[in-house]
Amino acid sequence: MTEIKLYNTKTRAKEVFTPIDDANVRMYVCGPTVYDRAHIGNARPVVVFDTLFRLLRHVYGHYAVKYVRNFTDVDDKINAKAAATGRPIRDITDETIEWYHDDMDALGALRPTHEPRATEYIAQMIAMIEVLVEKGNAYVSEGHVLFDVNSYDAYGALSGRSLEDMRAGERVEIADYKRDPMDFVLWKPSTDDLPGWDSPWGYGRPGWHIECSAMSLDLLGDTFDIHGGGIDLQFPHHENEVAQSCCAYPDSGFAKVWMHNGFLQVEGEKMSKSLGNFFTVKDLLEQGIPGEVMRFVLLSAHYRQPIDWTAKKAAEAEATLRKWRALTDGIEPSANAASTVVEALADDLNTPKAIAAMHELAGKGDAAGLKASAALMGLLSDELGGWNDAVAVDDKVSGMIETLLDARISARQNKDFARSDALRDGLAAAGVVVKDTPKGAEWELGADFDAAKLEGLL
RNA sequence: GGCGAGUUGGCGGAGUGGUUACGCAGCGGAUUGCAAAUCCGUGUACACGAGUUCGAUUCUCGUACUCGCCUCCA
Repeated sequence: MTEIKLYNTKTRAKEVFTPIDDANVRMYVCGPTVYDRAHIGNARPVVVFDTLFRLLRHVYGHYAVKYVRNFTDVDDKINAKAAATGRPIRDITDETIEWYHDDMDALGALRPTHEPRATEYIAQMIAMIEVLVEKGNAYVSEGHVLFDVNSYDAYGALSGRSLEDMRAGERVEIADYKRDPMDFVLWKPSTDDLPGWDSPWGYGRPGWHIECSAMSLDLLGDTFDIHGGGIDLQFPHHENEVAQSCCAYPDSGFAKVWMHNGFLQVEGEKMSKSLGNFFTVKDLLEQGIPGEVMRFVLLSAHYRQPIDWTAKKAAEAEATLRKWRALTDGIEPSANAASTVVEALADDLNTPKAIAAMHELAGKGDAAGLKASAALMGLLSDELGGWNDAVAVDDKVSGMIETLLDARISARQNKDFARSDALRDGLAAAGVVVKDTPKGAEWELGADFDAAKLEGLL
């Protein structure tokens, strides 16, 4: 069996991955807050952990891996959007989830085994908060339930910071109802115009962190193998999840391996709406950048490194995929992915190295091996294809092109090279790609084909 | 202010205590009437300074710069 190594944020080391149960490998990844279209940065963890999901299924078996990714559908940003638009919250979250599915499908991401919505786990959250209150890890204050960070000795271990360090910072918000400025909210009161549920502490709604603890417990148990998300979630979100889960279930250990992907930038700058470099996946699809190209770019850097989204990378990725698709078109994939590709992925998901290995397969002309290996990375599939297909042609157009090519052959035979070059340039200008092969000229239509430009060439 | 990550050839991007990453671009060649496409060949780069070592891009320390988190954020 392939030995997988993963970098564990918790231990700050690359470790051999040993599942708790080979027949039930469990992974939880923090999903989106559903209030708006997913941007290209949101797509990174989706693609990264999708690739890990594929690798785990490859190694442990298709049905031996359980992957949970949540939807946060109770959140102040959603409330704000509802208030601004007058739309019911559920409309907004349902619609956003649909968008998310569409966009992530376009990136070739498999649907997780479970995609729980926070609002469907309120009872489990309340139950966990009650346990924390009973155990003395949480306290009620002015209608809020707060987690007492001083009740958990290991608080800060995941993110490598101590309470003293954090208090030393100047940006800690102090609230009157907190015993310690670092205490965080498990439950907060709601007014009538906000979503809320009855609870032992009155009408209210959950804090942000408790949902992941409650849903992972319900779907994966009190201990599971891998917990993933963006590096920005390491603190405070994941630190707080650990505190909640480990205090509620002290012997569980919660997630064994913590994985965090690096941030994405755009053309060297932080992506932000004010800079005008804010792209949703949908925006890029509409610009004609295929989802497969986005996926390739996202996998072209190691997941823990920062990555810069650039138009140049997208163009290079598209050229590579075009070449590989032409090579593997109609080819039956070999039974197994190449060992070089599997080994690269097994080494802490080294996708750039895996891509290099695929380049070598392509260089050797091993189309079947390339196709099988690409499948492991979610690339070169039929579902993601189509974007590279030549433009469909009608008989009239193809007849015209054939006539022009015949005229070019005649001109060349007569050594009228000015004429033959003019015909060639004219075809190129019209978007017809002509390739001279030993068997004669082949042609196909480029994306910029314009039939009108063929007129008058004869 | 606190904590952490990074700095590799023209660009992107892996990796390693002493040997080729890989891709793109470039250059040379084959092919071509000339091109395009294709094929072959070609690249000693690892921020700076000091240290450890027989030997460091690879380990240690320091400096500079970049970035992230500490507040909603993927």
